[in-house]
Amino acid sequence: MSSEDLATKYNSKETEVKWYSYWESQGYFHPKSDTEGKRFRDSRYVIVIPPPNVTGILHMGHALNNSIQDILIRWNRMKGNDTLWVPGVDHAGIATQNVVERKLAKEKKTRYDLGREAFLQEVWKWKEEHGNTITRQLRRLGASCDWSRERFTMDEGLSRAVREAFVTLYERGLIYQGHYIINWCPRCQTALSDEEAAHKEVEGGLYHIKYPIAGKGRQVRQTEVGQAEKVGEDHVVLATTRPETMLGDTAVAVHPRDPRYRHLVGKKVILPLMEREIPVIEDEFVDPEFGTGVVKVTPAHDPNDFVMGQRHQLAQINILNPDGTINQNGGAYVGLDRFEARKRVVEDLKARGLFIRRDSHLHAVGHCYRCNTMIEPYLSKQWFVRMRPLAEKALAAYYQGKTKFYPDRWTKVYLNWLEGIRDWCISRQIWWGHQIPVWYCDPCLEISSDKKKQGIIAARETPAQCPDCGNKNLRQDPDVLDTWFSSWLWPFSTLGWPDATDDLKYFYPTSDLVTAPEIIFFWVARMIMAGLEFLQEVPFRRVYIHGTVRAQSGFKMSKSLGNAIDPLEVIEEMGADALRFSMIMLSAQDVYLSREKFEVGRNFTNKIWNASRFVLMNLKDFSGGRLDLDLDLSKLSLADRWILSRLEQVSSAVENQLGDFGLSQASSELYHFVWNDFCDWYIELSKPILASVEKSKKEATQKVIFFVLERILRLLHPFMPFISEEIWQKLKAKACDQNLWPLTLSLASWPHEKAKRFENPEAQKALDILQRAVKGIRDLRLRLQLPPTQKLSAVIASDQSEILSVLKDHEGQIKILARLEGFDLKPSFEKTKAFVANAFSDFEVFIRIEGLVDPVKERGRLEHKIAEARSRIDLIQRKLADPDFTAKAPESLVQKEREKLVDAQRVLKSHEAHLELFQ
RNA sequence: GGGCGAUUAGCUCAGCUGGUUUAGAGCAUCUGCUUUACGAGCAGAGGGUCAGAGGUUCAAAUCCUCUAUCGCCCACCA
Repeated sequence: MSSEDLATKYNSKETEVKWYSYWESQGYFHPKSDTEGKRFRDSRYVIVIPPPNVTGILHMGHALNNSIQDILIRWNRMKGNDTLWVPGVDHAGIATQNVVERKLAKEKKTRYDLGREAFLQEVWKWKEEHGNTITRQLRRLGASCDWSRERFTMDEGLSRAVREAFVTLYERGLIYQGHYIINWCPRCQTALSDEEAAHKEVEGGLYHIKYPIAGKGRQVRQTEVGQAEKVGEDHVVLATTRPETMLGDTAVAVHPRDPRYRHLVGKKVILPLMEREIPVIEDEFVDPEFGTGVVKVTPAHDPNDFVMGQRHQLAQINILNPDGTINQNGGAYVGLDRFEARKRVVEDLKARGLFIRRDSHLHAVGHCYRCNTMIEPYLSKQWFVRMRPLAEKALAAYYQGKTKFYPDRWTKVYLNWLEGIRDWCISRQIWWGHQIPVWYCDPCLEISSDKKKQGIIAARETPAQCPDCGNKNLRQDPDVLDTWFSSWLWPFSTLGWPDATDDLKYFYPTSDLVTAPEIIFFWVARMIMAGLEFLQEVPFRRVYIHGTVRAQSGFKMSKSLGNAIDPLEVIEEMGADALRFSMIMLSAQDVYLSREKFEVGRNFTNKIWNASRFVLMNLKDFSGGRLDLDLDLSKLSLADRWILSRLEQVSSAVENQLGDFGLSQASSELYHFVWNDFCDWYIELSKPILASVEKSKKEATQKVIFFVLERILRLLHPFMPFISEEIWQKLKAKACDQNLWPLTLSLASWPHEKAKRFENPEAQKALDILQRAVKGIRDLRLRLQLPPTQKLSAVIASDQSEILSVLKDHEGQIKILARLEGFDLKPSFEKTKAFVANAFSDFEVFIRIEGLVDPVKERGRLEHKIAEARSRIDLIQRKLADPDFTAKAPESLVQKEREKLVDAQRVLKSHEAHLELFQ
C-alpha cells in the first residue's frame, strides 16, 4: 500500500490525536483582536462556552452542547469570520467545596479542622490536580476553543471583575443586606437563591392540631352544625404541613371575612407545648378554603408568614440551628433534628389530646439543587441584589429586538421570569468562592445605631483602614458570593473587563449563546442583565436553546441514576466524529440516547472512509486535482453534471439550515447526499468511466470526483472535523494547485457560492429517468426471483424521444447497474407473454423471461399494481370533479392534477394490457 | 394551579411558513447478492385510517378548539 492510499479501516484514535494537537499547536483556533478596523465587525463570530464545573467530567449534555458550538464555530471560521470560542471553567462553589469536604471526610477531618486558609489551599490543590479533566475531554470531542484565552471564574482577572461588579452595584444602591427568609440548605449550611431551590412534589402530611383558646370561661359560639370540629368550645383547629415549626409560632391567622372565626380575631390562643399566648390576627392572605381556614403564623420559618409577620409586627422566633437541629428557642426539643422534632411534637400533641389527624398531602417542597436535601425557609442576614431595575433594562432590550431566542417559545419563559423577578440572594456561607468585598469597622458599627452604612465598606481594593475613623482592624465579611455572581459576567469578564482591552472592544458583544434550557434563569437571563448594566449592551444577539439529553427511559441522563452513557467510551469505540454526528442528527428536539443510536454516525464515518478510499484508488495516475473546476461544464458526462448540480443544491440547503440553528436538518441533508447520491449513484456511474481506456473521459471524471469529494469534506468538516481533515490531506496531495490550498481543512473556505454555476435541472431530470429505468428492472428481477446469474435482456419503450436518447447515451452504465446483457429502445412495443413489465408514466421497461415466470404470480403482481393505479386515479378524479377545487385552487395546481391523472391512466393502461396476456 | 413540549411504520425519529408526498429516513423484519470502496455493505420488499373528537379551508400530519396519555418547567396556598 502506498502512502497515498487510505488504510482499509479508519483509525479514529490515531487520527484524532494527530490532528487535534496539530490544530492547537499551530494556533488555528486563536484569532487576533483587530481593533484597527481592518476588518468589519460584522465579520466576527464569537461564542463564550457555558463554563463547565471544575468538578465536572464530560457527560452527554456537554457532548451535545459543545458539538453544536463547535459546528457553529468551525462553520464560521471557514466562512472567513474572525472566529473566537472562549473556553473556561466555573469554580462551582458549593459543588467543589462538597467534593473537597468529602475527600477530607475520608481522613476523618472537616473543613473546620483545617480552618479557612488551609481549606482553601486544599481546594486549590484539588483544582490543580483534577481541574483540567473537563477541558482535556473537550479537546477529545474536537472542540476548537481558543485555549490560549481559557479562563477560570476564580482567576485573578475574573475575581477583579467580580469585585468591580459588586461594588458598582453597591454604589448604585442595587445591593443591600438584610434579614429575610431565604432558602437554607441544612446540609451545605448555606443560603441558596430561589433558583437553586428545586421544587419537588413530595408526599407529606397535613397535620390537624388544636390550639386552646386563652382565657377559659369565655364561651365560643357554636356556629353551625358541621363546624363543630373546627370551632370547639375552647380551642381552634388549624392545619400545617410542618408541625415542628409551631415552636416558633407567634400568631394564628384567619381571613377577615370568614364568618366562622370573626369572633376570635383579637383574642389569644395558647401555643401548645410552648405554653405561650399568641394573638389571633386577620389577614387577607389566608385562604378560607384551605384546611380549616386557620393558619399558624411562623415568621421565622415561612416566607408568607414572614411577610404577614411584618404586616402585623409579630415577633420572629428562630427555632433552628444552621444544621437543621432545634435551637434553644425550641424548649424541650432543643438539639433534636428537625424531622425527629416533628415526630416528637406530634407525639406530645397526641398525649395532650391536641392532635386530631394527619391527612396525606402532596405538595411541592424545595430541595437543594446541589445535594438534594430538603430546604428550610430560614430567617437570616444575607446580601441581595435588587433585580427589578436590572430586569427592566433586560425587558426593554428584548422589546428593542436586541436578543432573540431560538426556538422562539423560550422567549415567553424568559419574559415571564423577568416580569416576576425577585431579589437575588447572593451571599453563601461557604468558603470556596469570591469573598464578599465588604469590610466592617466594628467600632463604627457600634456607634451608628441608625440605619446608615457607617462602618460598612464595600471596596474594589482591600482597604487598609476605615475611612471614617482610621481603624486598621477591619474585618471582611466571611461569606462568599453565589457562583452565578461570577458566571453572569462571563461574556465580558473573559474578554478582560473591567479593563478596556482590545479583546473586549473587538469581540464584545458576542454573537450566539448555545445552552440548555435548565439554566435560562440561572445564567442566560442574568448575563443579559449584567451586560446591559455594566456595558450598556446585550452580551449576545441570539440564544440557541437546544434539547435536553435523556436516557432512553426518558429520565434525565445522570451518573447518579446509573443510566449514563459515557461519551468518552463512545469516542474510544467509535470516534469523536461518530459521536458528534449521531447526536446532532438526533438533536431536532430532546435527545433520547441509547448505545445503538451512535451506530448511525459510526456507519457514516465508515461509509465516508470507504468512498474516499475508492476515490483515492482511482486517482493513482492522477495529479490534476484543483480547488476549482477547470472544465467546460457542457462537455461533462450526465452523471458529472448531475452530481455537481446536487452538490450545489445541498451546499445551499446546509448553509440555510445552519443559519437558523437547523443543525440536525443540515446533518441529515449531508448524510443523504453523501450516501445516496454520491456513493450509491455517482460512484457507481463513474466506475465504468474510471475503468475505461479513453483517457480524456476518464480524466474529466477524475477531476469531477476529486472536486466533489473535496467539497463534501469541506461541508462535513464542521460536523466531523477529524475524518474530514484526514482524508482531505490525502486529497490535497493529488492537487496540482497545492500552493493555493490552506494548510488545514479547518482554514479552508466554506463552499457556498451565490452564483449557481452548476445548477442543472436538465441533468437532474435525465438522471431521474436513468434511475427509474434501473430501479424498474431491478425490481422485476427480484420480484420474480430470477436467479442473479440469469442473463437478462430488456426492452424500454417510450414515445418520448428525449427519454430514449438519454437511455441510449447511458446504455453501458444501465447494463451494469441493472445487470443486463443488453437492451433495446423502442418508441412503442407490442407486449407478449414472453415479457414482464414495469410501467412509469413516461416509459415502460420489459424483461424477456421466456416462460421463466409463473403466470399466476405475475397475474397477482399486475392486479396489485392495477389496484394501486386505480385508487390513485380515483383520488385525482374526485378532486378534479369538485367544482370548488377547480374554481378556487390555483390554476397551476389544477393543471398539475390533470397531468397526474393522465400519467396514472397511462400506467394503468399498460398494466391492464399486460394482464390480459396472462389471462 | 399556570405554562410549554411530545403523541407519525415493530423501535427511534424527519416532515419548517397548509397543495410534487400515492406520508419519508435509520434500525429491526423478509428476499436476493464474493457487483473491480464499504457485510458497519449492496439491490429490493412488506409495514402507518399521522393519539382521539370536532372545526377552518376547494385542500389538513401540517392551522384552530376540546379530550386522552406521557414528559418538562414555573408557582408562597399553610
